[in-house]
Amino acid sequence: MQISPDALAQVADYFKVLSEVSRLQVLCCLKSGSKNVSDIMAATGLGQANVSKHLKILTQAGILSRKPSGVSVYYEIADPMIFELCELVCDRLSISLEAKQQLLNPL
Amino acid sequence: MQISPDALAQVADYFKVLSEVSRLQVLCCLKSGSKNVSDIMAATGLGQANVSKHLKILTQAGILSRKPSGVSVYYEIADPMIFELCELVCDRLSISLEAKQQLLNPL
DNA sequence: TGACTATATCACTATATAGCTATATAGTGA
DNA sequence: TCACTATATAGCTATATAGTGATATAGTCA
Repeated sequence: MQISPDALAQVADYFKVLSEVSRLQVLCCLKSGSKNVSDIMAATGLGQANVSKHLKILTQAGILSRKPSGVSVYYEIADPMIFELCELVCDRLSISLEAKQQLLNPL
Repeated sequence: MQISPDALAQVADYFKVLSEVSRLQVLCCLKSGSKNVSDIMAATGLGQANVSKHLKILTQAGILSRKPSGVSVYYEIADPMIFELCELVCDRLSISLEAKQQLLNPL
């Protein structure tokens, strides 16, 4: 093993942050720009406590930044690299989907 | 929401496959080439049943390919794109680590 | 065929966490 | 100060899954 399990654990933790639908929903709705918690709740349909928890996780991972403004708190994408990650995965998923369709076509 | 939760679920599932240290260990030890299950067990230190389960998950995700050969089964990376993903994450992690060190330095 | 080895699967336990409700905290205006 | 709203946190339940030991399956050679 050339790479230590500790280093891999950090990578795994990062992927884990991105492995929940609710958090991807939050990221998608922030792609167009900064929003406060209420906006995010409305856009995603998630409960308030739940959104707050996910925002904390995303912020601690360095993916979002947190900007209190008066009584509300605005969140925005701090690391647009995540969209590169998502696009790579999306491309791969659509390619494998096409391959499956190719297999089904002759039937 | 422009992107359906179903589509996001597929992306989330893909990231989930990559969010476990044991599976990343398997991928790392296959980076240098095809190996059978026993080799992978030896390289990672994981138990046989556990390795087998992880190999199944990685194969079903389209990340590994499975090639039986006699009494043993060889697995290899089917989708090198995953290493691009890992490198993007690693770069980001090392950047944020440097930032933390910058904060600690003055103290 | 039977003995042996390699891999896969089953059944189980322990752990992690998403989502919920209730509560706490913080900012704003009367 | 108090009342009100926005956000965060605590405590809980239900679910998912990593890891393990036992067992099943499959290939090989005597």
